[in-house]
Amino acid sequence: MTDPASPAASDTDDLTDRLRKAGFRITRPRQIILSIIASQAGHPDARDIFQEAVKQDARISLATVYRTMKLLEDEGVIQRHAFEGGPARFEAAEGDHHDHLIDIETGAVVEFTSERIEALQEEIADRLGYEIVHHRLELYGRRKNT
Amino acid sequence: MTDPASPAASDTDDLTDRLRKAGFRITRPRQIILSIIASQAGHPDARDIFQEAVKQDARISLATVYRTMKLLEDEGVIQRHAFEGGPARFEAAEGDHHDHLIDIETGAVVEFTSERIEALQEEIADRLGYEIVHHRLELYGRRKNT
DNA sequence: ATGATATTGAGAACTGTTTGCAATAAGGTC
DNA sequence: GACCTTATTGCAAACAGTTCTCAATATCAT
Repeated sequence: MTDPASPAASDTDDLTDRLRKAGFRITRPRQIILSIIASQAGHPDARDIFQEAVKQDARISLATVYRTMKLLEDEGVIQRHAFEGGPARFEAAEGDHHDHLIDIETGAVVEFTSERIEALQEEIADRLGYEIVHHRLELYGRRKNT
Repeated sequence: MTDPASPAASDTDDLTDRLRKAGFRITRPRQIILSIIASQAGHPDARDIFQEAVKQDARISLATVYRTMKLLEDEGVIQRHAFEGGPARFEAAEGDHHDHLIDIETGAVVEFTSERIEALQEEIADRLGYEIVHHRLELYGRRKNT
């Protein structure tokens, strides 16, 4: 079973293996949803994913999308973001942590990282007697007319 | 009108004047809600405020609480926070900006400020070609057993 | 006191999400 | 491949938080 030398057919195949090993059944809805979040670049919400999924199998339900997102979140496959005034949006968890800048005009999301901010957060929490479990840094702004 | 020397009778009275001058009617529900957010220390949600209000006037409705919170937010009297997985929570806007650390066990909110983080945020947004309209920094953590 | 109209209360409507349940279908076993 | 156990699905109803509709009421200028 453990065959690290074999070239991964695709990320999606890796994922299905991982999920199967975790005891989950790889159902048709799940395959479809996995392929969607693998291809989809941005930060789609449940409805976006549902609409894509329906194209591939008309009988998939929104409830299944939500259930699958929950499962994938628990498994660390995706991350859920609750930006202001809107539905939760999802993003493939590709290792690296990052924060978000949301364009308040278009809803577009720009990702960024800052070691220094991270460090300062730790410092602050520490000073207050807390250890950070997770955090959320969102900048809401509009594009400058340069 | 501008009379900075006169001792303010109370914050609430100042506020009602301000709102009246802005063209709003100072109704009983509004008076009650104002007094609640003036006294209430923490970060109550709409239901908390509603429950307090009902004690003073049993016929106040939750809808009115929501409407009033919206009004007060628009007027800059309060700030609305949407912490993870829960209803919006409100806080009197007392000038100074601050961020929040939320105790994931108790829901308690600790406020903090960091000039340095603020500065870094500006720097990042600037580099990305954006100007920050507002932002949100929330640390979710648990108390350290010192 | 009176009138114009902003505001209210009550409940329906709405959005986003979760859940109960019977029907379906994975995937291990023979 | 057929069979069986049980995880998973689809559907609809339930749910939480919030907003809206609309007739009734109350505020404030006159």
